[in-house]
Amino acid sequence: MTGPRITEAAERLFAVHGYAAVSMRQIASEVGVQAGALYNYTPDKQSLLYELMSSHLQLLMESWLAENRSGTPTERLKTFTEFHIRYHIDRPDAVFIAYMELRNLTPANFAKIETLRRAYELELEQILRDGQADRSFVVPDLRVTTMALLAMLTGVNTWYREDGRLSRARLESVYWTMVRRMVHI
Amino acid sequence: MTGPRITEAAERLFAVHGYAAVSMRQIASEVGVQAGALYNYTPDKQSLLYELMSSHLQLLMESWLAENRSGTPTERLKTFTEFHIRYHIDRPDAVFIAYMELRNLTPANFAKIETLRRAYELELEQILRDGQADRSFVVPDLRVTTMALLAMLTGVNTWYREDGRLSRARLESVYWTMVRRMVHI
DNA sequence: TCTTGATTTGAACGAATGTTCATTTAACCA
DNA sequence: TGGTTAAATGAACATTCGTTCAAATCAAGA
Repeated sequence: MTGPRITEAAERLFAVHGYAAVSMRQIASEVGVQAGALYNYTPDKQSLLYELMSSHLQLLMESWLAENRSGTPTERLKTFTEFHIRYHIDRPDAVFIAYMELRNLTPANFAKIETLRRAYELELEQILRDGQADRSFVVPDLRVTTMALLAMLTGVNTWYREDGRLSRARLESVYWTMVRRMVHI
Repeated sequence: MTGPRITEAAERLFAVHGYAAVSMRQIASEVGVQAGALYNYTPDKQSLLYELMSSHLQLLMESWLAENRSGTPTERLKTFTEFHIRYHIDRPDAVFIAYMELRNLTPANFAKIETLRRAYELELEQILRDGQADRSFVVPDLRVTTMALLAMLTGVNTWYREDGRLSRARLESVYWTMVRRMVHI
């Protein structure tokens, strides 16, 4: 019962203050427990970070694979764009941590996380590649375009606020317009 | 003589390990001095971070204002794109810190940094606004496009390596192609 | 060589860190 | 109710942290 609450507290605190700046005592206090009790649920602080990032990336990939990924490259790119935006504004803390705390992973954990991240990246890259092959897309450089698209889409998290000016549907539409233009002449 | 070397060591270490994970003793050791000696050059660790971010953003803005900022909106956007890419791949550590360590600033310092960052953002937004006004550009949402462009351009730092496949000139060209398409129908 | 002024050292400070563990408390079934 | 197991406490541990400061060292001009 307390396990998930620890994860949630760690996620929130890591997102706000950063992994290195958050103490086990702060996490415990957020859960309403003493620091020692946390160690019934996690072997150490590092595992808390790794589990957050790992489960985030796994859920991201599972959710993507559950989308309708059929159709023309253009349709698939639209699906990816809308999925990515939607997923990211729904889980801002997990996304933020996955971007900001890579350097606080142990080398072994970093390697595992990188593998997951790279697999997701390749999903987009493959769509672009297929679109290049059938001439739906014309991009100046496949790899750079992949990275540029991901940076652009993920960047939504740095400024989007749920109670802001734009609805989620409008946001997806705005981003799709920009993505679509980027890959066509 | 030691002042700049402290700044350089702090910049490198903060970029690699993060502000919170770097100790004054590590910085001192990098400079070849004991921790106490640092305090002849900085009042505290926080000032070290603030000065790094502040001088980076001020140099960024000064450098931009020194560019040729005349011409049509399209020409100005091209100048901005190439300048931004060039500046960012030349100073990866300063850029990285300015993005990652915002939350480790005191509230007062954060406010000052935000003002600088916002001023730079507005330079791009103004170019887009002018292009919208004279119908050079058609964008679905001015503010979102500004943020999306900045995220896309700044993202270059997460993957670009000086000894990589692409030259700086080629990189500027690839990014300009993508930016140009994004703001035209 | 002596003096003055600026730097650096190295020890010390109080506080905070992640983690452990014997002991206490709580939960639950017989 | 009594007995068993699981969970939480709270103190303790060895380190490390940012920062201070008297004392030692250094640089340079008289």
